[in-house]
Amino acid sequence: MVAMLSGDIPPNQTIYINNLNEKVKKEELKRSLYALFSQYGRILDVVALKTAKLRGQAWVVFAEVTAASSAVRQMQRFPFFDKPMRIQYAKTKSDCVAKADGTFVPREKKKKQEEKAAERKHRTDEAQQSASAFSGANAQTDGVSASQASRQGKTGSQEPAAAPNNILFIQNLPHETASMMLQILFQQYPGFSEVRMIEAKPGIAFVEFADDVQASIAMQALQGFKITPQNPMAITYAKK
DNA sequence: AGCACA
Repeated sequence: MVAMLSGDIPPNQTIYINNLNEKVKKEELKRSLYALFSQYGRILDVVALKTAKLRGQAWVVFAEVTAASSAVRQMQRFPFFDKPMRIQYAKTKSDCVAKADGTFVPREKKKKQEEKAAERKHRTDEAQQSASAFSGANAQTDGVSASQASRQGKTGSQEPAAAPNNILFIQNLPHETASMMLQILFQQYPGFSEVRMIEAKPGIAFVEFADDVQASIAMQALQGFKITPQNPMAITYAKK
């Protein structure tokens, strides 16, 4: 009999992740999960709570089950904030999916302290609302990878392009971007060596690879990648 | 280890 590494949970468009680093703050955790997993398809929601029962765990809700399947397979044990992620399918349907389904029924857990204000007929695009509830939105069409997502990011520089080399220069980052988040994105590509950011210059970073070929592969993969909807990464080679 | 929707 073959051991089922990911348990016997049937495929679900939501993945359940544990063994997450509990020291990471909730908002950074959600943003990083969003950025990391949006390469597999459109994400409808990311849920993470820091209660005693739920810290170290998160749910990422994809628009498509196929995206969730790729994520379960390919990101298994991915080193995320220094800990290997454990990924399974979620056991139950996410609320944001049920809401889009029309099958959502509020749970009875909380007493009647709920105002009926929530009865308001929200527009049916709850998915979009939850996606923008946190500050990341690589609003890609399904099946389109991050690498193919909007390349229209302008560098705004009239400098001649630097010759290909092993150091990438990243511009147009949201000012709150943490270097660990960039490391998580770039370390997926072979030859990754380090991220450097300069306190006095928010919005830019340098990412070093072992050689220029490996740098160029990462550049092409992440060119235009949106950490937030307003921030498609503009990647060029660093001036040496 | 721990499967929620603050």
